[in-house]
Amino acid sequence: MKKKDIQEPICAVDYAFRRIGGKYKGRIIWYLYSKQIMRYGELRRKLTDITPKMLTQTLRELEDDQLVHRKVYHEVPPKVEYTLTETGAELIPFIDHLRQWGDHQIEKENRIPKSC
Amino acid sequence: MKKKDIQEPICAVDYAFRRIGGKYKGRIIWYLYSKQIMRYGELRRKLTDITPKMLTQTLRELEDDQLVHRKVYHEVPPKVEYTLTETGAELIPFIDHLRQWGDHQIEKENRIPKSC
DNA sequence: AATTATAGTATCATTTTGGTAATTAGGTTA
DNA sequence: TAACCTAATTACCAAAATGATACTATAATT
Repeated sequence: MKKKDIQEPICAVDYAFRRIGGKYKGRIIWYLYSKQIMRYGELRRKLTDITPKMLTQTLRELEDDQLVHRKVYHEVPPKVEYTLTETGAELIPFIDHLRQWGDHQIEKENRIPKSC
Repeated sequence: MKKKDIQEPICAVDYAFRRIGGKYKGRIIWYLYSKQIMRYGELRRKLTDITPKMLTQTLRELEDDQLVHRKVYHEVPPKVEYTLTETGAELIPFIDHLRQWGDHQIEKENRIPKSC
C-alpha cells in the first residue's frame, strides 16, 4: 500500500475510507471491540475467510494507521495480542451504525442475518 | 466483482462493507446527496482521481446494489443522470459520521481538511 | 466535411489480494 | 539427544482488481 501513504486524500470521506475501507478492516475493528483483546490465532479463527498473509498485512496497516495496538510477548510459541487504540475505538459507533443498516438490508432481502 | 455477487456475506458488517466499501463509493454517494442529481461527466470532474472505466464500473455496481438510480435520456450527445435511491440515501447519516471523524483526524494531524 | 459534445468501451499495464508451503525457536516428549 | 509441538508470521507464485490511455458512436453545428 505505497500510494495510500504517499497520495494525499482528496477529502474527509476519501481519507476515512482509506483508513478503514479494506475488505476486512471493519470486521477486525468490530471483533476487537467485542472481545477487547484478541490474539492473532483467535482473529484468524474468527475471520474464517482470511488468509494468514492478508491478516498480517491488514493488521499491519491498522497498526500503522494507529487504529489497532499490537503487543508482542517474547515467548515461544509466540504470543501477540491485538487491541483497539483510542482512535480505533472512536470508529465503533459508526461501524455499529453500518452493521445495523446491514442487518436491516439483509432482512429486507428475506434472509437470515448472521451475528458478527 | 464476481465473488462479491456469488459469495455469501459473513455477517452484517461484511455485508455493508461489500456494498459500500469500494474505493470511490462513499464519495459518489456523498456527492449525489449534496447535488441531488449528477450527470456522468459531472461526477467524473468531481472525482478527479477516477478513470472513466472505474467510474462506469463503480456506478454499475451501485446501480446493481440499488443504491444509485441511472436515468438515460436518449439524446445526442448522450445524457445520463444519476441520483440516490431511497436505500442509498439511508447511508448518508453514516457517511456523514465518517466524514466528520475524518475531518477530526485530519485536524489532529495538523493538516488542512478539504471539503468534500 | 470537419468539429463538437457526452457517455461510455477496448486494450493493455500495474497493483492488490489470495493460496499454500516454509520458517522460527524454546519447551516438551520419546 | 533428537524429533515434535505451538503460534505468528514470511516467501513465493497465481489470480483478481484497478489504472492509463486511446477509441467509439451519433446528431447538431460550423
